[in-house]
Amino acid sequence: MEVKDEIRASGKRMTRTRRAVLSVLERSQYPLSPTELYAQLKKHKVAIDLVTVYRNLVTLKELGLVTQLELHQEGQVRYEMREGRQHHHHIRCKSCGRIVDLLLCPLKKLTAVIEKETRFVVGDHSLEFSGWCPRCQ
Amino acid sequence: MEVKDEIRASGKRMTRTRRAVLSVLERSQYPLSPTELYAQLKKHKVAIDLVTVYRNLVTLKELGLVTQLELHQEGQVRYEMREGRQHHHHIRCKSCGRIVDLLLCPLKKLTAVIEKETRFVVGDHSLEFSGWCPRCQ
DNA sequence: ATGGTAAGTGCAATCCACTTGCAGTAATGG
DNA sequence: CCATTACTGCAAGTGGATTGCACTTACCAT
Repeated sequence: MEVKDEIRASGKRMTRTRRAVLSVLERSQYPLSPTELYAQLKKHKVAIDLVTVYRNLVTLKELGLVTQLELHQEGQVRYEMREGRQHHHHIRCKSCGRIVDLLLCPLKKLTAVIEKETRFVVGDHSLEFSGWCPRCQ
Repeated sequence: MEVKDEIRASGKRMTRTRRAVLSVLERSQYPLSPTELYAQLKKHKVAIDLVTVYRNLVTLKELGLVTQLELHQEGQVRYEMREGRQHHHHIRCKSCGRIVDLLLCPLKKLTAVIEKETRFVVGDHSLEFSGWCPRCQ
Protein backbone atom coordinates (compact mmCIF):
# COMPACT_ATOMS: atom_id res chain seq x y z
CA MET A 1 0.00 0.00 0.00
CA GLU A 2 1.28 3.43 -0.83
CA VAL A 3 1.97 6.00 1.83
CA LYS A 4 -0.89 8.20 0.71
CA ASP A 5 -3.34 5.31 0.90
CA GLU A 6 -2.07 4.27 4.32
CA ILE A 7 -2.72 7.77 5.54
CA ARG A 8 -6.19 7.90 4.01
CA ALA A 9 -7.07 4.47 5.35
CA SER A 10 -6.78 5.80 8.88
CA GLY A 11 -9.02 8.79 8.22
CA LYS A 12 -6.05 11.15 7.97
CA ARG A 13 -5.42 13.39 5.00
CA MET A 14 -2.47 13.88 2.71
CA THR A 15 -1.79 17.56 2.97
CA ARG A 16 0.79 19.86 1.47
CA THR A 17 2.77 20.05 4.70
CA ARG A 18 2.51 16.33 5.43
CA ARG A 19 3.91 15.59 1.99
CA ALA A 20 6.78 18.00 2.57
CA VAL A 21 7.63 16.47 5.96
CA LEU A 22 7.64 12.98 4.48
CA SER A 23 9.75 14.10 1.57
CA VAL A 24 12.47 15.57 3.79
CA LEU A 25 12.50 12.49 6.01
CA GLU A 26 12.78 10.23 2.97
CA ARG A 27 15.76 12.14 1.65
CA SER A 28 17.62 12.28 4.97
CA GLN A 29 20.57 9.96 5.56
CA TYR A 30 20.14 10.12 9.34
CA PRO A 31 17.32 10.60 11.87
CA LEU A 32 16.18 14.23 12.16
CA SER A 33 15.04 16.21 15.16
CA PRO A 34 11.89 18.30 14.69
CA THR A 35 14.01 21.45 14.63
CA GLU A 36 16.40 20.07 12.02
CA LEU A 37 13.46 18.92 9.93
CA TYR A 38 11.93 22.37 10.22
CA ALA A 39 15.20 23.95 9.12
CA GLN A 40 15.34 21.65 6.08
CA LEU A 41 11.79 22.59 5.14
CA LYS A 42 12.61 26.28 5.39
CA LYS A 43 15.67 25.73 3.22
CA HIS A 44 13.40 24.21 0.59
CA LYS A 45 11.10 27.24 0.89
CA VAL A 46 8.23 25.24 2.34
CA ALA A 47 5.80 27.47 4.24
CA ILE A 48 5.18 25.59 7.47
CA ASP A 49 5.07 26.21 11.19
CA LEU A 50 7.25 24.31 13.64
CA VAL A 51 4.10 23.25 15.50
CA THR A 52 2.84 21.63 12.34
CA VAL A 53 6.08 19.70 12.03
CA TYR A 54 5.61 18.39 15.56
CA ARG A 55 1.99 17.44 14.94
CA ASN A 56 2.76 15.70 11.69
CA LEU A 57 5.52 13.70 13.34
CA VAL A 58 3.13 12.55 16.04
CA THR A 59 0.62 11.47 13.41
CA LEU A 60 3.17 9.69 11.24
CA LYS A 61 4.51 7.92 14.29
CA GLU A 62 1.02 6.77 15.27
CA LEU A 63 0.53 5.46 11.76
CA GLY A 64 3.79 3.56 12.05
CA LEU A 65 5.30 5.35 9.07
CA VAL A 66 8.13 6.87 11.06
CA THR A 67 10.11 5.73 14.08
CA GLN A 68 10.89 7.99 17.01
CA LEU A 69 14.19 7.61 18.77
CA GLU A 70 16.09 9.28 21.57
CA LEU A 71 19.83 9.30 21.32
CA HIS A 72 22.01 9.15 24.37
CA GLN A 73 22.14 12.45 26.29
CA GLU A 74 20.86 14.58 23.46
CA GLY A 75 17.79 15.90 25.23
CA GLN A 76 15.71 15.80 22.08
CA VAL A 77 13.87 13.32 19.97
CA ARG A 78 14.62 12.21 16.39
CA TYR A 79 12.58 10.61 13.66
CA GLU A 80 13.40 8.45 10.67
CA MET A 81 11.32 6.76 7.99
CA ARG A 82 10.37 3.22 8.79
CA GLU A 83 9.87 2.03 5.22
CA GLY A 84 11.15 -1.46 4.74
CA ARG A 85 14.04 -0.91 7.12
CA GLN A 86 14.39 -3.37 9.91
CA HIS A 87 14.85 -2.62 13.59
CA HIS A 88 18.26 -1.13 14.26
CA HIS A 89 20.22 1.15 16.59
CA HIS A 90 22.60 4.07 16.26
CA ILE A 91 25.92 5.47 17.31
CA ARG A 92 26.55 9.18 17.63
CA CYS A 93 29.87 11.00 17.65
CA LYS A 94 30.39 12.98 20.86
CA SER A 95 32.54 15.43 19.00
CA CYS A 96 30.85 16.24 15.67
CA GLY A 97 27.40 14.77 16.28
CA ARG A 98 27.48 12.47 13.28
CA ILE A 99 24.96 9.67 13.54
CA VAL A 100 25.51 6.27 11.97
CA ASP A 101 23.22 3.25 11.79
CA LEU A 102 24.15 0.00 13.45
CA LEU A 103 22.73 -2.92 11.60
CA LEU A 104 22.63 -5.36 14.45
CA CYS A 105 20.37 -5.79 17.40
CA PRO A 106 21.68 -8.27 19.92
CA LEU A 107 18.70 -8.15 22.18
CA LYS A 108 16.34 -10.81 20.92
CA LYS A 109 17.76 -13.45 23.20
CA LEU A 110 18.29 -11.04 26.01
CA THR A 111 14.59 -10.25 26.15
CA ALA A 112 13.79 -13.80 27.14
CA VAL A 113 16.39 -13.69 29.89
CA ILE A 114 15.02 -10.43 31.24
CA GLU A 115 11.45 -11.66 31.21
CA LYS A 116 12.47 -14.68 33.19
CA GLU A 117 14.57 -12.69 35.62
CA THR A 118 12.17 -9.83 36.29
CA ARG A 119 8.77 -11.30 35.41
CA PHE A 120 8.14 -8.16 33.35
CA VAL A 121 6.70 -8.48 29.87
CA VAL A 122 9.26 -6.62 27.79
CA GLY A 123 7.87 -4.05 25.36
CA ASP A 124 10.37 -1.67 23.85
CA HIS A 125 14.02 -1.14 24.34
CA SER A 126 16.35 1.70 23.61
CA LEU A 127 19.98 1.06 22.85
CA GLU A 128 22.14 3.93 21.76
CA PHE A 129 25.89 4.34 21.67
CA SER A 130 28.11 7.35 21.66
CA GLY A 131 31.78 7.59 20.93
CA TRP A 132 34.18 9.20 18.50
CA CYS A 133 33.88 8.86 14.74
CA PRO A 134 36.87 8.18 12.49
CA ARG A 135 37.36 11.86 11.62
CA CYS A 136 37.22 13.02 15.23
CA GLN A 137 39.54 10.48 16.85
CA MET B 1 37.88 6.80 51.30
CA GLU B 2 34.70 8.10 52.82
CA VAL B 3 32.23 10.16 50.86
CA LYS B 4 32.99 13.28 52.84
CA ASP B 5 36.70 12.96 52.22
CA GLU B 6 36.18 12.32 48.54
CA ILE B 7 34.23 15.53 48.34
CA ARG B 8 36.82 17.49 50.28
CA ALA B 9 39.67 16.06 48.25
CA SER B 10 38.30 17.76 45.16
CA GLY B 11 37.98 21.15 46.85
CA LYS B 12 34.23 20.78 47.31
CA ARG B 13 32.50 21.11 50.66
CA MET B 14 30.20 18.85 52.60
CA THR B 15 27.21 21.07 53.19
CA ARG B 16 23.90 20.55 54.90
CA THR B 17 22.04 20.25 51.59
CA ARG B 18 24.66 18.01 50.00
CA ARG B 19 24.42 15.64 52.93
CA ALA B 20 20.63 15.59 52.63
CA VAL B 21 20.74 14.87 48.88
CA LEU B 22 23.19 12.02 49.41
CA SER B 23 21.11 10.62 52.24
CA VAL B 24 17.93 10.45 50.15
CA LEU B 25 19.78 8.89 47.23
CA GLU B 26 21.33 6.30 49.52
CA ARG B 27 17.97 5.31 50.91
CA SER B 28 16.21 5.07 47.54
CA GLN B 29 15.53 1.67 46.02
CA TYR B 30 15.43 3.08 42.49
CA PRO B 31 16.97 5.97 40.56
CA LEU B 32 15.38 9.34 41.33
CA SER B 33 14.63 12.29 39.11
CA PRO B 34 15.62 15.72 40.47
CA THR B 35 11.95 16.49 41.08
CA GLU B 36 11.34 13.25 42.95
CA LEU B 37 14.45 13.82 45.00
CA TYR B 38 13.26 17.33 45.80
CA ALA B 39 9.87 15.97 46.88
CA GLN B 40 11.56 13.45 49.18
CA LEU B 41 13.64 16.19 50.75
CA LYS B 42 10.56 18.30 51.33
CA LYS B 43 8.84 15.32 52.91
CA HIS B 44 11.74 15.02 55.33
CA LYS B 45 11.40 18.76 56.10
CA VAL B 46 14.73 19.64 54.55
CA ALA B 47 14.89 23.31 53.57
CA ILE B 48 16.33 23.30 50.06
CA ASP B 49 15.69 24.81 46.67
CA LEU B 50 15.14 22.71 43.56
CA VAL B 51 18.03 24.54 41.90
CA THR B 52 20.32 23.39 44.67
CA VAL B 53 19.21 19.81 44.07
CA TYR B 54 20.14 20.17 40.40
CA ARG B 55 23.50 21.71 41.20
CA ASN B 56 24.36 19.10 43.78
CA LEU B 57 23.52 16.33 41.36
CA VAL B 58 25.83 17.84 38.76
CA THR B 59 28.63 18.02 41.31
CA LEU B 60 28.11 14.51 42.62
CA LYS B 61 28.05 13.21 39.08
CA GLU B 62 31.32 14.98 38.27
CA LEU B 63 32.86 13.42 41.36
CA GLY B 64 31.67 10.01 40.19
CA LEU B 65 29.61 9.46 43.33
CA VAL B 66 26.32 9.21 41.46
CA THR B 67 25.36 7.93 38.02
CA GLN B 68 23.02 9.78 35.71
CA LEU B 69 20.68 7.82 33.51
CA GLU B 70 17.92 8.50 31.03
CA LEU B 71 15.12 5.99 30.86
CA HIS B 72 13.29 5.31 27.66
CA GLN B 73 10.82 8.06 26.68
CA GLU B 74 10.61 9.62 30.10
CA GLY B 75 11.81 13.08 29.13
CA GLN B 76 13.76 13.48 32.34
CA VAL B 77 16.97 12.35 33.90
CA ARG B 78 17.50 10.12 36.94
CA TYR B 79 20.32 9.59 39.38
CA GLU B 80 21.41 6.73 41.59
CA MET B 81 24.31 6.17 43.98
CA ARG B 82 27.29 4.56 42.40
CA GLU B 83 28.76 3.06 45.58
CA GLY B 84 30.19 -0.37 44.94
CA ARG B 85 27.48 -1.20 42.43
CA GLN B 86 28.63 -2.38 39.06
CA HIS B 87 27.46 -1.18 35.67
CA HIS B 88 23.87 -2.19 35.03
CA HIS B 89 20.68 -1.28 33.17
CA HIS B 90 17.00 -0.86 34.00
CA ILE B 91 13.52 -1.81 32.99
CA ARG B 92 10.55 0.47 33.60
CA CYS B 93 6.87 -0.44 33.68
CA LYS B 94 4.87 1.48 31.08
CA SER B 95 1.83 1.28 33.28
CA CYS B 96 2.87 2.07 36.85
CA GLY B 97 6.35 3.47 36.27
CA ARG B 98 8.10 0.97 38.53
CA ILE B 99 11.81 0.75 37.81
CA VAL B 100 13.79 -2.42 38.36
CA ASP B 101 17.51 -3.09 38.00
CA LEU B 102 18.84 -5.53 35.44
CA LEU B 103 21.99 -7.16 36.57
CA LEU B 104 23.39 -8.00 33.20
CA CYS B 105 25.10 -6.02 30.50
CA PRO B 106 25.54 -7.93 27.28
CA LEU B 107 27.45 -5.26 25.48
CA LYS B 108 31.08 -5.90 26.19
CA LYS B 109 31.49 -8.10 23.16
CA LEU B 110 29.22 -5.98 21.06
CA THR B 111 31.44 -2.96 21.51
CA ALA B 112 34.26 -4.68 19.67
CA VAL B 113 31.94 -5.58 16.82
CA ILE B 114 30.68 -2.03 16.52
CA GLU B 115 34.16 -0.55 16.58
CA LYS B 116 35.16 -2.83 13.75
CA GLU B 117 32.01 -2.17 11.75
CA THR B 118 31.85 1.61 12.11
CA ARG B 119 35.46 2.56 12.91
CA PHE B 120 34.08 4.65 15.77
CA VAL B 121 35.73 4.46 19.16
CA VAL B 122 32.84 3.52 21.40
CA GLY B 123 32.44 5.61 24.55
CA ASP B 124 29.18 5.21 26.42
CA HIS B 125 26.05 3.31 25.75
CA SER B 126 22.52 3.57 26.97
CA LEU B 127 20.32 0.52 27.17
CA GLU B 128 16.93 0.80 28.74
CA PHE B 129 13.89 -1.41 28.52
CA SER B 130 10.23 -0.75 29.08
CA GLY B 131 7.40 -3.19 29.43
CA TRP B 132 4.79 -4.29 31.93
CA CYS B 133 5.61 -5.35 35.47
CA PRO B 134 4.07 -8.41 37.10
CA ARG B 135 1.35 -6.40 38.86
CA CYS B 136 0.33 -4.51 35.73
CA GLN B 137 0.14 -7.36 33.24
C1' DA C 1 -18.45 19.93 -9.66
C1' DT C 2 -19.47 21.41 -5.38
C1' DG C 3 -20.73 21.97 -0.53
C1' DG C 4 -20.46 20.13 4.22
C1' DT C 5 -17.60 18.43 7.79
C1' DA C 6 -13.98 17.19 10.21
C1' DA C 7 -8.91 16.98 9.79
C1' DG C 8 -5.24 20.10 9.55
C1' DT C 9 -2.82 24.56 10.13
C1' DG C 10 -0.75 28.91 12.11
C1' DC C 11 -0.18 31.86 15.78
C1' DA C 12 0.17 32.84 20.54
C1' DA C 13 0.40 31.24 24.81
C1' DT C 14 1.78 27.72 27.96
C1' DC C 15 4.23 23.81 30.10
C1' DC C 16 8.08 21.56 31.99
C1' DA C 17 12.83 20.17 32.67
C1' DC C 18 16.71 22.40 33.25
C1' DT C 19 20.20 26.46 33.44
C1' DT C 20 22.14 30.99 34.65
C1' DG C 21 23.04 35.53 37.13
C1' DC C 22 23.67 37.52 41.21
C1' DA C 23 23.76 38.91 45.90
C1' DG C 24 23.96 36.98 50.27
C1' DT C 25 25.48 32.70 53.33
C1' DA C 26 28.41 29.42 55.34
C1' DA C 27 32.14 25.53 55.26
C1' DT C 28 36.80 25.04 55.65
C1' DG C 29 42.07 25.94 56.20
C1' DG C 30 45.20 28.96 58.09
C1' DC D 1 38.35 33.43 64.64
C1' DC D 2 38.93 35.29 60.15
C1' DA D 3 39.35 35.25 55.14
C1' DT D 4 38.42 32.87 51.15
C1' DT D 5 35.57 30.97 48.04
C1' DA D 6 32.27 27.19 47.52
C1' DC D 7 27.54 27.05 48.00
C1' DT D 8 22.68 28.55 48.29
C1' DG D 9 18.18 30.78 47.24
C1' DC D 10 15.50 33.53 44.49
C1' DA D 11 14.21 35.19 40.08
C1' DA D 12 14.59 35.11 35.48
C1' DG D 13 15.73 32.79 31.23
C1' DT D 14 16.20 28.65 27.70
C1' DG D 15 14.72 25.33 24.70
C1' DG D 16 12.03 21.44 23.40
C1' DA D 17 7.52 20.21 23.20
C1' DT D 18 2.29 20.90 23.89
C1' DT D 19 -2.29 23.21 23.83
C1' DG D 20 -6.31 26.42 22.66
C1' DC D 21 -8.60 28.48 19.24
C1' DA D 22 -10.10 30.51 15.04
C1' DC D 23 -9.29 29.92 10.26
C1' DT D 24 -8.27 26.82 6.21
C1' DT D 25 -8.43 22.89 3.30
C1' DA D 26 -8.79 17.88 1.85
C1' DC D 27 -11.98 14.83 0.40
C1' DC D 28 -16.30 12.29 0.28
C1' DA D 29 -21.29 12.22 -0.63
C1' DT D 30 -24.39 14.17 -3.32
